[in-house]
Amino acid sequence: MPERNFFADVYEVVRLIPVGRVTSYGAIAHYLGARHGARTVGYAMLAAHADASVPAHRVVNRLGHLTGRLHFATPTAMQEALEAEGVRVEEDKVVEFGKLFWEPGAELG
DNA sequence: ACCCTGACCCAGG
DNA sequence: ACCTGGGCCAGGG
Repeated sequence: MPERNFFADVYEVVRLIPVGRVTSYGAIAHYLGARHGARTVGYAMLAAHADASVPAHRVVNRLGHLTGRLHFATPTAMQEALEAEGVRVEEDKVVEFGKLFWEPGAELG
């Protein structure tokens, strides 16, 4: 099988985030291995702009802040995508982030 | 093959 | 509460 790079692994994890839930760059980095920094996950998300199969709007920073919103088609697209799934956003921040937070791998079985 | 750039996070002073 | 430094991958010119 093809050799997988870190970006591909990140995309795979992001695709597993349930609708209406969110996770953070750092959580994904930690799940894939402590040797990778959260920043690298940010790089991966930036490069994912072309891949519509990756629900990038479900990835926010450790505080629940919509750090990547300016990289979407419009400045409000990320918030709109989240609200369409029932996730409330106020001041560019996910409301009840702690409750909606999805730990990568924790609910896989 | 070098140089640049870019959605983060933690520890320490 | 503020700032600083260290870790870190992949694509394009």
